[in-house]
Amino acid sequence: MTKDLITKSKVERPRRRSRIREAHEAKILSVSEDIFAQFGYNGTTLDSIAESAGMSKQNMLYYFPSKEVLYLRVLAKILDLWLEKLVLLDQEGEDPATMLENYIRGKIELSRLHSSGSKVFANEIINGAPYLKSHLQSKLTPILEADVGLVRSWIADSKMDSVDPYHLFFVIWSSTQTYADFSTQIQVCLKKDQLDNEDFQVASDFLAQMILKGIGLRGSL
Amino acid sequence: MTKDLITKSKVERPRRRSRIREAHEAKILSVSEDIFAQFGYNGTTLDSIAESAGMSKQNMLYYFPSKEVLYLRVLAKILDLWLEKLVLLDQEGEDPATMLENYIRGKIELSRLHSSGSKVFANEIINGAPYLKSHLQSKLTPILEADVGLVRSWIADSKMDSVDPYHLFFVIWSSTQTYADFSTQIQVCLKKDQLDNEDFQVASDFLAQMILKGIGLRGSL
DNA sequence: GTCTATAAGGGGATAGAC
DNA sequence: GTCTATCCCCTTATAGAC
Repeated sequence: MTKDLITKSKVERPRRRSRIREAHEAKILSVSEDIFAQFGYNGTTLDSIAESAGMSKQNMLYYFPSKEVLYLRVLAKILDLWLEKLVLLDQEGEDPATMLENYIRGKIELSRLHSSGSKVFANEIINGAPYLKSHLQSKLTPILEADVGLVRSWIADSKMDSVDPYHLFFVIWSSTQTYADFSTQIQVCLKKDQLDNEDFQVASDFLAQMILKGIGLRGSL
Repeated sequence: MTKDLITKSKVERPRRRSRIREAHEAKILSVSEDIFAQFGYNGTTLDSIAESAGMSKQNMLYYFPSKEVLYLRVLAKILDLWLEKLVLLDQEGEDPATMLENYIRGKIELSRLHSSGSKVFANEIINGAPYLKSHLQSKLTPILEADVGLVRSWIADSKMDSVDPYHLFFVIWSSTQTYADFSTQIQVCLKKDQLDNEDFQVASDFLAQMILKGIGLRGSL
């Protein structure tokens, strides 16, 4: 307590985190995401991250005390971004078809804009989610339960086919994330070096149409 | 040449690979698959594989000269199993709906029975397929092209909706493989310790129904 | 905050006896 | 084919000067 007061009176500024610290931490987090995505946790070396961030490894360890701490920060950042998009409920007054279509298109957009983050997340889950499992249980499950309840109410109101809501979400998650996680395979199949905006457009049009029609929310176009 | 003759005359048996070699190689390959699946290439130690296989690391290196060679053998084994199931064409005389349904159910079955293999494969692709890319280009693409051509012919004959065949296969692959690759996440969502046969049954029923209906191959049940 | 130096340990791979 | 012993590099992390 006394310590806080002293610190404050001594420096005269509201921020206790220096500008350079903010910038360096942000830079490190950003390049870490790309490198963890490409090489996985164990395949990533602190040296490679430091080099991409333009500083020495020792200097980087001044900002993040260990590789594990850095990885956890990267994971947390991604998870928050993800969970934000998973909430189906916060679209007041829309009909089921529109809400689900927005959900699907939003997830594809996440794959397009945050493909590295998606890959880090995917690596973590495939390997049994050693760092993430408890967070998934505490944060993902409640959101999913709410969304599942909403779908159940639509089914009860005969607005759509009677399908298993959980598996509906699983197919939406997997089919949208594949455009990030498995982009290498998709590029090989489409014989392209990179997926462009049009590829993502075609993917989201197709997925929205097929899924909505598949659960009785839409006829043929 | 001379050497071959000598060897043959000396040992009097048709196999040049001893029984014990066969058994040990098979054991090593089998446990490697599980361990690579859980820890990824870099996270896997030769010690852990050797221990699971019941031999010393040095002994294991007698059968597989390096970690990389072992990994490539594991990958090759999985890829062959995969490609076998990807052929849509070899079902003479079936209608499109039945063929696609068999394809979907076959892929789910692969996820159920070879979940470790699927995870190794997924890890490899997410990380940019450094070892697998050329094989994908040479072996996967031709099979996919044939399947795509078949779907196009169905569309031309107005047997199904006019959808992009590539993206149709992408959604089938991703939504079926997710039950292997992302099993941890699915277990968390379903609040189960393991996915059982019934979960896979529900999943394949749901996916077959939703996808077929979604592309105009089936009405509501 | 950044640098040089270095500790400490892990893990892939080889040599050679048996 | 299997074992003991060992090499050697890579990588994380710390110590301490500036």
